[in-house]
Amino acid sequence: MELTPKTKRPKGEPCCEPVVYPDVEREQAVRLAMVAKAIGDPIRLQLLDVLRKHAGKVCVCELVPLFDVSQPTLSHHLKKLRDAGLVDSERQGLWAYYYVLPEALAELGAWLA
Amino acid sequence: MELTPKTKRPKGEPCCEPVVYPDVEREQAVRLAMVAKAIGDPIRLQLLDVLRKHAGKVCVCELVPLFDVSQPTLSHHLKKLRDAGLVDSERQGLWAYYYVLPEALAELGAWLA
DNA sequence: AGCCTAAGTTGATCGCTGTCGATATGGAGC
DNA sequence: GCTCCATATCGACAGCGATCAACTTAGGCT
Repeated sequence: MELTPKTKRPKGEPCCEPVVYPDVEREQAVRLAMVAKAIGDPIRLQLLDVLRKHAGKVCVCELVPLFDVSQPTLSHHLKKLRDAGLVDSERQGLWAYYYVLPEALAELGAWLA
Repeated sequence: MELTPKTKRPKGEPCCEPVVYPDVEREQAVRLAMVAKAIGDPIRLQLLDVLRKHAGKVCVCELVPLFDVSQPTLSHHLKKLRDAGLVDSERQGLWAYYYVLPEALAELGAWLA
């Protein structure tokens, strides 16, 4: 995957002044992109929106009727959000309650600002 | 794609109070998710980071050596960013200069905050 | 003209993702 | 025990996405 070293620019007239090398961001970029990818679906974004606005734990049985997808599909989206560290869940008897973990969202928000 | 109406909840003991229906957000969620998906790749996120920090137009020939991908791949990423409305480009002779359009980023940032 | 060089496009590959139906898990209640 | 019900998981499918090599486009230069 090495880049071909075409950086010779022989004649003169460089196209622009050199850009700072963003190596400090490599690790952080992977984490931030993971979070952004998790938000990069309309259903998951709305799920986060509902969970955030409710500001408490929300039962899955209340989330499923809000979207035009099957229950397994919604469960899949919730798992994606949990794998990205954006939400967590808690079981109480038959029902499962989801809630937002604001940390990862805050980190992405900080980068955006 | 209709959801099976399993919302009968026959016995009693509702799992939680009903959640507000987020229909106002449907259209906006699609747009925001599109933006988030565009940021949801480490290379594109770093591209945006470099372009933002430079605060001016940056030549592609300066961007290519920063990443361990081929030039066509970087061109593909830049196209994705442009299609999402996050950047725009401008040709000057042989070179192409990219710059950030801060609007879409700001909208996502506003939603996060 | 002819060559070089920067950037974009094409075509192919391969892995990931969203979706569903079907099935499994596991608690509640009879 | 057995039966319902809520959620998760599995298997399969279609579509998208990241990547490369190869090629094309188009501007500068001699």
